[in-house]
Amino acid sequence: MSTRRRQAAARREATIKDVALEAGVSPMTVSRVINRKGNVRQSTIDRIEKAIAKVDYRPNIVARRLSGGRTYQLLTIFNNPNVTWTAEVLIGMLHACHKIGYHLLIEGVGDYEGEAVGAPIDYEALDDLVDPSRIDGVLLPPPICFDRRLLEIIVGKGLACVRIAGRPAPDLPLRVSIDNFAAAYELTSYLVSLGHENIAIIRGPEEFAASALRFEGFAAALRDNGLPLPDCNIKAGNFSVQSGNECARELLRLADRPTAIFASNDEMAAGVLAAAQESRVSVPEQLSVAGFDDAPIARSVWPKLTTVRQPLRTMGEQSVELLARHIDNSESGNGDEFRPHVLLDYEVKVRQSTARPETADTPQ
Amino acid sequence: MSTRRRQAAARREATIKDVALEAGVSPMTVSRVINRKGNVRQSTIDRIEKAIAKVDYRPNIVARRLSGGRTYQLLTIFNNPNVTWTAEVLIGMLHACHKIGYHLLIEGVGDYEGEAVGAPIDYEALDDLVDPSRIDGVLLPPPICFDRRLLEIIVGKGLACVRIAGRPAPDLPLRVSIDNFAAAYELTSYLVSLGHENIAIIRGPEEFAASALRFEGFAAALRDNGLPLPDCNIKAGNFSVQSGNECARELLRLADRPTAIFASNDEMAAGVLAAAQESRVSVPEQLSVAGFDDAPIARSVWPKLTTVRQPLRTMGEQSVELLARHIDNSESGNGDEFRPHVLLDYEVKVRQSTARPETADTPQ
DNA sequence: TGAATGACTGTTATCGTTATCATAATTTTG
DNA sequence: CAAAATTATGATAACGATAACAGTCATTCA
Repeated sequence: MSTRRRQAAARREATIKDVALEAGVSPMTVSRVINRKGNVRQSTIDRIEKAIAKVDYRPNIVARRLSGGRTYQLLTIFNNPNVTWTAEVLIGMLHACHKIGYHLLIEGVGDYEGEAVGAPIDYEALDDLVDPSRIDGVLLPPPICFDRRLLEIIVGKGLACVRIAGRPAPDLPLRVSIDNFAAAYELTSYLVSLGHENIAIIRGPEEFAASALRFEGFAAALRDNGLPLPDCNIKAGNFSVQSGNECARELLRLADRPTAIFASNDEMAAGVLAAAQESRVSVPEQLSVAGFDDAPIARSVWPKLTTVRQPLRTMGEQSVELLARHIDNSESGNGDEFRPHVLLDYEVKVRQSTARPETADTPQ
Repeated sequence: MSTRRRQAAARREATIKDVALEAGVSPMTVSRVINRKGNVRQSTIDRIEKAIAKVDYRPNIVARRLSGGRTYQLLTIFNNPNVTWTAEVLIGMLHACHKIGYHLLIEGVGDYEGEAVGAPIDYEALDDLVDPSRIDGVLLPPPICFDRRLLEIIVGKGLACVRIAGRPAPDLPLRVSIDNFAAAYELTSYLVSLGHENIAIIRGPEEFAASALRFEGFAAALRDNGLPLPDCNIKAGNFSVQSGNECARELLRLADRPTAIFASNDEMAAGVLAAAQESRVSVPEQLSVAGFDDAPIARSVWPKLTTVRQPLRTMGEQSVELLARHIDNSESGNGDEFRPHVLLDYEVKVRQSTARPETADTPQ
């Protein structure tokens, strides 16, 4: 009924048969032209293309899929409460999808209320979503990309999957990332080079591989420079502004107050900034603050944050292109080799939130 | 080939025939049980349900659609550079979709680079996206919901469409919004009640109906309180932090400096805050700042912003539910009446960025 | 008891596309 | 120039579900 109603409201969509009739060929020949498969005489191609334009034909994706083709739909799953971060990646995905003719389905899991990471995951629902009859592949941003159970569901259905993730996984080679360790190492080295000797870190949540990698890079840089890292200088946040704020308050209360704080993402760094302003600690004079990601918020606060630029949109784009490449490959069956891991460049962005410590006795 | 490959990798998905075979009935009877249409003996129902569970059957959405049913897919289109705003709405949509069993396709138009609103729209591409064979309806956040040409494409294809929009449109009754005029009026009245008499406004971009409505509410409140609104107190921003920052700099340079600034969204208010800090104008002592939306950024800055809370997630949820209700209705053909316009409540959130002006001679 | 009613179930055709196989038209080759 | 190879096209049968129609029962009623 609904179909009839819809057709009444609009004109009926042209089908491959209409084109065939118009061009005086069989539907199969039209199909061949559309998909550029098999041999068709040039003159016939021209005639068919003219007919396609005339009747304004577009292939019916549903029928195509039913007949064994692709859906040209990808799925991404959203469970990161840090909306800004994921949204940037998402935009990259949209770009790439648009460019190469794919469509993006998006699903959210978890409730996102509050700032808590790790809302319970409804695997029943996910099992439904990860449906080969609907999608050709899956794009997984953190932290859902670390969920073994979901990964097994995806692999079990034979679907391709790209992870935007800091660490490799044995059976899922498709991955896009930056070198979080090196980036944190470089940023920390920069702080050290300014003369800071008492640097604190606010870690990210454990669910994220990036949290550990950034911490490791930070710790390694201190170690290599012969600087201490007392336990009281290590706080655990959850990537939210609020958590950064709370951790910073504790740090600012320390007897031996750090002269610099490295927050593992920009949201937490913004929280540090707010804590400093509340406590009338001026940034960057009395306290240097560095973040990570170069999220929009890094430039929305004052002073603007020194941070590591992570090319979030590019990461989104690359994940789609990698996935599409993989699908093309396994379809055509040729084992064209390509690197399954895309490692993107980061960049340390020095802005106004970091400076030499006021009490620095030896400015390098 | 790809199908075969996929099937080799995973087990074949069960079809309605497998269920029929298992239960010893025809596929049609299974279909009836699944869709609860027509009469089936209870004992048969039980047998079929057991069979469904046993073979782990899930209806193939594609086949179902091809046979005239729904896709249970909705489309939303993303062209707002204010990512945070749209992302919040999106999360609401995801929630609701998940709840009522729909899936969400998302498409981006425009390039989002820079902060400019109004990137050129690729109607060719949109024409492809708005595909009744793929989706059951469309959800349009601002500002794309004001694009007449797109709206006509959608209507032309007989698709339902909900707009998240400040103003009604003749042929598109389905709409979710808050009363922007009243909200701005109320917020402005609050500023006036604090004793402010020289209040400036930073308007939003023209593409948004909300910009005009908020301005009108602001102006009406001043007028009703007998306060002047000189042209120099009206600046035009584009909803970005940067634009708020630039407008604020100009306002702070005025000979007769405003004691309060109403920014038409929170991003711009954050920009005002940054401008004030750069100029060593203390907020809220020397300058009150108010925003609009209660976006995450309103609580990420210091001092936290006084703003109007707009229930963004609820708006997303309601838009999906409204659309689904409409689709159900037109399918079943019964003219169940329901309100096509969902008007949601706003709330003025007073936080730390507003206070009485220092020079207020008459604190009420 | 025969016909009529209604509940229950099956058969067939269809949605729009593509895979597969078959056939016709053309070219190449020895 | 005939046979073989190649190119170009068509016919048929899926893909998985449902709509429409056609039966088969078991009741109910006159």
